[in-house]
Amino acid sequence: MATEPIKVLVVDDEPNIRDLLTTSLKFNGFSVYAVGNGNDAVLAAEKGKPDIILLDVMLPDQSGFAVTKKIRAMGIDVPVLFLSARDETEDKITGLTVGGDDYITKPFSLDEIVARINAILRRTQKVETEESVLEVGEILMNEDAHEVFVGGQAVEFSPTEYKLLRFLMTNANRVMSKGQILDHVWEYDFGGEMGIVESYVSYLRKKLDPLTTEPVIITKRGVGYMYKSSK
Amino acid sequence: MATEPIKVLVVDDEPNIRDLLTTSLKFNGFSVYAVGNGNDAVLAAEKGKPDIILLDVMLPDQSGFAVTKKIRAMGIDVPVLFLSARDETEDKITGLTVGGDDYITKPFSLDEIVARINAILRRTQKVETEESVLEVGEILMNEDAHEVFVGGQAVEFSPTEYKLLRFLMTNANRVMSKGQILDHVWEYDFGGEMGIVESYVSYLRKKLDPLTTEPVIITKRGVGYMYKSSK
DNA sequence: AGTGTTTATCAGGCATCTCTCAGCAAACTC
DNA sequence: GAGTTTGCTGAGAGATGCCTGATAAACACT
Repeated sequence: MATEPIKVLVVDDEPNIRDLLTTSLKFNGFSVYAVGNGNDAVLAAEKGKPDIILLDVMLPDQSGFAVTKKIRAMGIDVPVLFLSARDETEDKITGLTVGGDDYITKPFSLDEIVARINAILRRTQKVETEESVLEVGEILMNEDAHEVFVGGQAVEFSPTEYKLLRFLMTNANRVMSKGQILDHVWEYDFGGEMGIVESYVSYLRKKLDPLTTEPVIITKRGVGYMYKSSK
Repeated sequence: MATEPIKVLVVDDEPNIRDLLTTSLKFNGFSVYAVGNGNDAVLAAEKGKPDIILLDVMLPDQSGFAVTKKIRAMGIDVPVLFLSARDETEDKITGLTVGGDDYITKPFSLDEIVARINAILRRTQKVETEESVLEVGEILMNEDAHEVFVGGQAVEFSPTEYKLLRFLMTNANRVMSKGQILDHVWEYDFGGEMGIVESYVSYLRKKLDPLTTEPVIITKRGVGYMYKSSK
């Protein structure tokens, strides 16, 4: 586990987004370097040899596509995860998911970013050890197929339910506060109340509890929730 | 599996096309070298000993046919997949596609390029291991004959339906987003909406579902589609 | 030129999902 | 044990995503 950390280059002109991504990715064990424009991105890609680039398609000096071309032209064959606003996406996505590349729309959730980065690294063989299957306790989650098995039984989940479950599973046996959950599972511009977390935990329990020998999501009153597995 | 990678020489004067092909082919496991004109192509063919050449017929300095002749004159017997604009007369090309050669019109789809390369390599014996038959679950696809059998029953598909089915089958048990599908199955300059994917999935299901014991194309709401086979 | 096929768009309908709220239950405080 | 806080969950409104039939244009093959 103490191998070289994965290097991520973050490129976005909005300082808020940059900080958000930097903090979150560092916390997830990545080594992060962030810049705010295309020129710096090209330079950083050349010098820093990142394993993956998080690249906003709308930059002040040039488009993310231009940046990608310049980087590739230098013979640097690094996968790119594009970030784009929801409305500019639909028509311009053509060609973006070629090779190891992928794209994600703003506003995104931090958990989703991490999941997608891992998916890309898995596909591009940068990481051999990573498995697309996440198994904790009685629950098995196949990320590629977006399928979940609880005690061997396939269970369907809505996108948000799925993300919440994945977040709790990846942080198994650790209490996560509702605030943390909201910050990681919901899109970063979510303006609602924390009650939504309670609702979704309830949805999860309704589907999970009938199939597990003991409750998997524990409430730590006044603190948060925890996915529990006796290992 | 750890055999020598297939070497592909890409020759096209448009940098966009070059990048697109390079990225896509590399991701599909090929070793790629790309040049932008006929002279460099001849040199690269001599030094690089490619297993196959992707050759644009309209190059700035000389025609793709001239390039082919020079290469063959040097005793290098490499198959060529010609790329030509749709309006360039097809009969001219047809006469020149000797041996294992083939041609494909621009704009092409990336999935089609890979399929054609594999078909040529199969025919020219460069690769013995490759099979022309793709069988996943209850569906069997014979690439050479362009035939599909669903539960032993022959079914006809339109070109786009066929390509979509092949793409889903080659990525069985993995959810593919509509964006990914569009990027790989449709021509690279397709400017339409993702709704077209929904339509074609609907067409496929109408033909497949009556002949399979259970639905083969699964919708993962908010994520994409998946060809499912219980293995 | 004529016919049938294929591609692509669109809109209506439908199912699901998201989020909020309110009443109830459980747990903690004193 | 009474009061207070915190969490649980059913109900429901509105939004979203997906499916499919209708349709028109492009194309292919006589």
